Amino acid sequence: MISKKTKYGLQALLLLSREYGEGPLLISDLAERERIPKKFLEYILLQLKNAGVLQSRKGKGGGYSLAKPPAEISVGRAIRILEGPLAPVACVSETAYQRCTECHDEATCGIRLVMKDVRDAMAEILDHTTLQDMLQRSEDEKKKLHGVVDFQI
Amino acid sequence: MISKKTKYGLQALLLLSREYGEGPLLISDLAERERIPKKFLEYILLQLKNAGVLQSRKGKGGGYSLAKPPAEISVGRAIRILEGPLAPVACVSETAYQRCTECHDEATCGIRLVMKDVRDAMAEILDHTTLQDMLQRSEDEKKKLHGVVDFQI
DNA sequence: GTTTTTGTCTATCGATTAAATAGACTATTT
DNA sequence: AAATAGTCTATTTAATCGATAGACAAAAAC
Repeated sequence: MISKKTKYGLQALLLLSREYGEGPLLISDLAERERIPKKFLEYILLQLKNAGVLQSRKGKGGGYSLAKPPAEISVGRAIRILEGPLAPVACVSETAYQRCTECHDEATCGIRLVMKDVRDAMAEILDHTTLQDMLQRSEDEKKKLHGVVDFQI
Repeated sequence: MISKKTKYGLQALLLLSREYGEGPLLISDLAERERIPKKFLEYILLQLKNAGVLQSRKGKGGGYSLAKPPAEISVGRAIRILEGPLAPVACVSETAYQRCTECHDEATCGIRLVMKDVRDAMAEILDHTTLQDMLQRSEDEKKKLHGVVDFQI
């Protein structure tokens, strides 16, 4: 289960993607529109900025915006920043590997071999899905669900 | 990341699978062989028993054993008992669904659509991998790594 | 039928993390 | 200078994780 922090972060990124190119958004606007505690969101956006995913400007007309187009930011990237490694166990993480202290022989540990498959399956999806893809899927679903309307005269 | 509890539980299940059919194992033996704090392991095994995965006998000659053959217990089952739902967000869980309180429209939420794919990919692996499979993969890997030895005269 | 063995149950503890909040500070614009 | 808006540090509260203690219950052995 991902934390609220990560979920809030993804919600904010999605909104910033939707309005990409239309100038920065205020933290307070983002907080209100996504119903996220403002102070908590500040802290989340700051992390994303320090990781290079967002950029900010102070003063009037300031706020946050994506540092790169939505098609160039993967969901996996955002999750790793906010939540940590994707891997279910540290000994199969590509980005935060740590030797296993519990098992007898890491190379032949059955748990590790299965968890490696799980990690790879997750990474395959999350590293190849961008913010734009996620937005697109949402739009496609909206069309599909309310599609009937489009065919009415 | 899975908790130590889940990892300990899987280690214990793997050992019980390896010795399936040879009578029950003592908690204290399991704890010592897998280097797990005994009291913590008691609590883990009890949960697995209450969920029907393990069976136990008290008194001399007692201990824990699998309630079913290792080929009939999936890794996903064990993880759900010890760790909770596989799904990254509750609104895509098959076994512990909860309506999303944060997003505006669950049906078209982009985060949810992507996380559903992740959940399905994880479940595909974990629900189709049994304790026996996990054991087998470990054995195969041992043979592969130390295989050279087998070909020596 | 008492003793020994071994699992069961309840409670608790300390440490860490999650979620949220407060307030002073700094940069930018007007 | 004043207003705006992000930045940084600290703190709080509650929940969860990992682990431990001890009384209790059932089964077997003597």
